[in-house]
Amino acid sequence: MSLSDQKYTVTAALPYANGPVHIGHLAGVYIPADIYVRYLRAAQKDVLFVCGSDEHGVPITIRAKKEGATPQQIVDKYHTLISQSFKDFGIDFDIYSRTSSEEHHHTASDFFRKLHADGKFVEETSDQYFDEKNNQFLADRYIMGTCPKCGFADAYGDQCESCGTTLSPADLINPRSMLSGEKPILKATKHWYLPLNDYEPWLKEWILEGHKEWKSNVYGQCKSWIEQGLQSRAVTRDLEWGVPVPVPGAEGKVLYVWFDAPIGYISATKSWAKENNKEWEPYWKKENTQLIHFIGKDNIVFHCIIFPAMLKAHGDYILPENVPANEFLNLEGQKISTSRNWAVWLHEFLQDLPGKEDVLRYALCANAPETKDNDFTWKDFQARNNNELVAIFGNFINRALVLTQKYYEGEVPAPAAYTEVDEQLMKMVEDFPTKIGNSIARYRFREALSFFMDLARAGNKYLAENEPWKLQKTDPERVKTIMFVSLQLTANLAILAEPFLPNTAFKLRHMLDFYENKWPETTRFDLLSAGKKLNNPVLLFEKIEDSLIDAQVNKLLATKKANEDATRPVTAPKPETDFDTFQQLDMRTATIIAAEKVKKSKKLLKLTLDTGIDERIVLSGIAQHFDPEKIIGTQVTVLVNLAPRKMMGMESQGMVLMAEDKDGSLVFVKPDTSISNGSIIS
RNA sequence: GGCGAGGUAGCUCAGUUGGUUAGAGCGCAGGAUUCAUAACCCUGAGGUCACGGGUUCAACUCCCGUCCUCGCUACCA
Repeated sequence: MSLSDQKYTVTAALPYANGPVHIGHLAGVYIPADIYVRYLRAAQKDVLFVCGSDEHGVPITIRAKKEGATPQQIVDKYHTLISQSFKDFGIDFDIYSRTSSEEHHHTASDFFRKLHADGKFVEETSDQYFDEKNNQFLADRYIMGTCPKCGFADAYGDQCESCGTTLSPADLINPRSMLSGEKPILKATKHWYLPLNDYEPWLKEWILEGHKEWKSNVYGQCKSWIEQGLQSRAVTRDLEWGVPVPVPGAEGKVLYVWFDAPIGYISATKSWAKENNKEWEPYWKKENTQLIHFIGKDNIVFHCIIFPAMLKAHGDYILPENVPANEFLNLEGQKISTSRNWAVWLHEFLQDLPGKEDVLRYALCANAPETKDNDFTWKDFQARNNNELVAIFGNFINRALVLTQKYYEGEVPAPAAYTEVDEQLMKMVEDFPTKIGNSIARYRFREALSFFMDLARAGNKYLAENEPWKLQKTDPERVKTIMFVSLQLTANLAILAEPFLPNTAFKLRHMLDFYENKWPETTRFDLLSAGKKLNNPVLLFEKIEDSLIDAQVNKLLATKKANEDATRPVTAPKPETDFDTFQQLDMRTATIIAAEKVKKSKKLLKLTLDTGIDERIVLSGIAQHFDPEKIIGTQVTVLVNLAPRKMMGMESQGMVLMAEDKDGSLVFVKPDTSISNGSIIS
């Protein structure tokens, strides 16, 4: 095997170790990356495929707390699950590592130290919420309070889970620490920042000028970020769980997860090198090595802007050659959601549909969200299997092999001279390996897969047109040539199937007793020599019956129902209050006399209310639920003595009471019959 | 709201720098066939390329505006 000097380092986004992997991850990242890597290997390239679990960050610590476990126990659990399911599914990483490993801690620390020593960071002190009782700074996720938008009492410091608004801790009303329940205080803390703005000119040149070939979604996103102006990003956090900041005066601080995670690609490479007695540096530091990051669209900024800036700041590393980010995959028309359990989990798929790994690979690749969000349905999965894998590919292989069994007891026949139709076929399929390879190299996996299927189609057509089953009675010599040609085609398919359908390729190779795996430049018709004995054919794919699909659909429907019924954990009752406190609230009936959308706001309506006492303006975040014109005249309940608050440059003088249903829809809390405005509610 | 990506046949999607009757797969209709997992093969129907303007001899492709979907982002009670 001759390897060229050119190396490829291929990374797949590190799955976050607080949940299992689902089909969205597979379609967006792991299947394309795996196909790419398998192709490169077949093309005799020196390629290293690395991945691992991303195990730091606040969500894991929260989950640990919730489950009464240590963060390490949480990540151990998911690391094991994810790693095993990737293995069973056939994603062929050279190494699947993890960021809680010692190797990673060393690597990330060294990386930070180097940047620190070279003066690449800016140190800044700012005020952050601090829990005095527990004597520690609070990550955004550790602070809860009332959402300033929807009034939800248990909103997190970074996001309100009720209305989905992104928040910062300072936005919360009545913030409280999730650790102690106490009100946190603002306290100064020092952090290290990577001044991304310093890298702007370089990024402009490197991406906007140098990488116009990147996918339009990726390029566009980068352009947007760069042109809007980049800001310093903190690379450290006040947290216990993570890689400790390796400089004096940083006790109780760890590297922020986005700083440490991408370094995981490097540490994984190092671990691999140690285990295999290889050198890691050529894969990261050699000028002509191609670094490729496979990711989902949510990760674009980290892999195209921040990580490259880190690598550039460090100075020793090569930069990504391409970052083929995919869009998102929906499931049966709805967004995949881990928290709502709306997903097809890989480990469950492997259990429920054993032996169907390649079918899933096929269905997800054929419908991969390469240019826009796509939808996965079980019906499509079934159709892809039955109409394409079974009917086109499997069928052609089966026809060729069964006829060979029937006529020649499984021996490859010796061909006579090729006729014009044979030559035509050979000519037509000649460049398929190159065509497929080029598509893969350009990250056009759907296209590549469809070319592959075209080759099987050509085989079916060839058989249909030459009708060997008829000729066998009249011209058996000619049939030998036809079958010889058909069998060569199956051998070509065996090689070309490997990146897409590795398990199937393996089965097919065994049937053909043919183990050549080098990616050819042209289709070859001398792969199986005359007289070679083939093994007994077995079916490559089986039809999928409705019952199997129905079971999966029902599983999802059950999830949906469970979501509708129970979901939204009934918010825990608030602490007891006293009558006097309640009496302080002045709630009145009022009538909406005017309503209009607030300009530049998606959610706000500006309501003019007749409260009986006065006429006043109240801003309410209900624009997505109500048509302003239709609510004029509606009588509502309003809290009139709430301190005014300014939003979007306007003052809101009160709050309209709303009740929110399980599905997130809002209704007015209103008197059930008309009553005079200003009536006191008590 | 700002920015990015997308809106093409019933469904899922291609359409590379503007150039002849806009493509594929599936689905559907018809035909042919029986080696093959009722699979394959052939033929056909089906699209005002989101909508409205504009540039051009020529626009799915370029420009402007509007609407819808998704993502990132945002002082939104």
